[in-house]
Amino acid sequence: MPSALAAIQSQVSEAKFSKRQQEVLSAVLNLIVREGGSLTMERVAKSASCSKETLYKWFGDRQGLLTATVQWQALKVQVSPLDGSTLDEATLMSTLVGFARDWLAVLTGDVSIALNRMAISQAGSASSGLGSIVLKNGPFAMRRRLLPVLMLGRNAGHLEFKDGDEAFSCFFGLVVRDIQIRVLLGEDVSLDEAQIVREAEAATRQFFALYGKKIKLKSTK
Amino acid sequence: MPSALAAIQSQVSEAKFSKRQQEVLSAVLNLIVREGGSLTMERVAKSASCSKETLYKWFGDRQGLLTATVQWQALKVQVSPLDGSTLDEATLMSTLVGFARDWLAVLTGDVSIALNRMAISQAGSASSGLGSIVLKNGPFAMRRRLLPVLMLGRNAGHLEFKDGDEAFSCFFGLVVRDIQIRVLLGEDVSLDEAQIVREAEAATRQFFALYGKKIKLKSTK
DNA sequence: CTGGTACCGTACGGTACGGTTCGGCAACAC
DNA sequence: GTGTTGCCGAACCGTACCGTACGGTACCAG
Repeated sequence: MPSALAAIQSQVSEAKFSKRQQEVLSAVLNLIVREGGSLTMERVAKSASCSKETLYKWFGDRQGLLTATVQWQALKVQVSPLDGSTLDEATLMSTLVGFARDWLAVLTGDVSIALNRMAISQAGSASSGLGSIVLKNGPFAMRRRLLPVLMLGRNAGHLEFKDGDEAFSCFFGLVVRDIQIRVLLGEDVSLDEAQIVREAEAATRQFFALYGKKIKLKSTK
Repeated sequence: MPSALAAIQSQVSEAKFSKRQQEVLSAVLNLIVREGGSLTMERVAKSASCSKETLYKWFGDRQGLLTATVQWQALKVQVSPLDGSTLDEATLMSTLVGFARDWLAVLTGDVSIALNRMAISQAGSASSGLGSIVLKNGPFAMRRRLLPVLMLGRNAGHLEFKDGDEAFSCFFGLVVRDIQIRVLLGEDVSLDEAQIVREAEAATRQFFALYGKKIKLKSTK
């Protein structure tokens, strides 16, 4: 994670934002996490030690600053797609558990909560595109990463399903349950690492119970 | 629904808010649904044909007006708990399907979306209690209504689970999946009545596959 | 008729914030 | 030296909005 991810990050995002600009965006992100939606340009300028004029010159707009921040954060989170062309049942399961674990950790993290809150509060009025960005890097990204895995699992004969989207959707539900809506609404759902792992394993087990190849039932039927 | 619900509604909420006040709250709710979070006292006054002074006299505060609106809406949604002391498997299933159907219909409804957005956007800063109200009338209310049903189902021998909360949580996930977060983020998830019914039935079927009494597996093992 | 109460409509004060402008300063070009 | 550029800090402007206050009206009590 340390070098590879950092390499991707710098290579991709440096093309889009200069070093100094990234410092500003980082300050914005910290402010969003700490103070929630009440984010003023003046406080951003103060916190990043830059002038408001520069903010407007670089990002054009308050909205532009926010979307830039969200996009920049999205870049940092991007992960390389897995490669395996064949996978046995054990690695399939552990892959799914890994997905679930990462996802739960992200969901309950400060940054995700703050950004989702901001995007949701803007999704109502002024179709800001900010919601769609979070959407694209939230559920949609998970689906884009997970679907190939599920397909490989089906091709390898470990999974059975007609519709991949439906299978993904089910896995999502089993993992996330009501956790995300509760943290977004302000409940203090404190999950330590051990609990997250347990939840992830339970969800994966249930998913296999639903979509794993059912050898036993065929014999009884 | 028409007479019984209206009776409960008037009897409960009339004790808390006068007729005129409820008109005002209804106007507030309409504004929230239509215009999202950008809700000013002046527009409320204009829309409800009342003076701002009256608003402040009645509700004290902008925050007070919002919480009163949310509470009032919560009262309208309250449903009588089911009574059945014994239930066969068919009615258990249809009860669960009914729950799922209602829940999906509510989740994708304008009012729920608007109120959840508002509560979430306030949950970050200024612990307004508004989030906890929505929480109490959202996931928690569903759990409070559903847990007894699950317990009855277990007592009757149709379901098997250790932890009721965990079973509920799983049912929630199977029903809601990623739908709620997507609509909150602004995606247009249009579900007609038929689709909702299909989703509800599929989720219930999956729930029974996970927590229904497994007679077959015991024989094979 | 007089006083009181409850309410509407509107105008006002205060403040917060988005966005613009200006002075100053450092670095670099020539 | 004299521009020119890029940025910071701060002052400034217009506007939106919360909360309050005041005048006016309808209704009821005595």
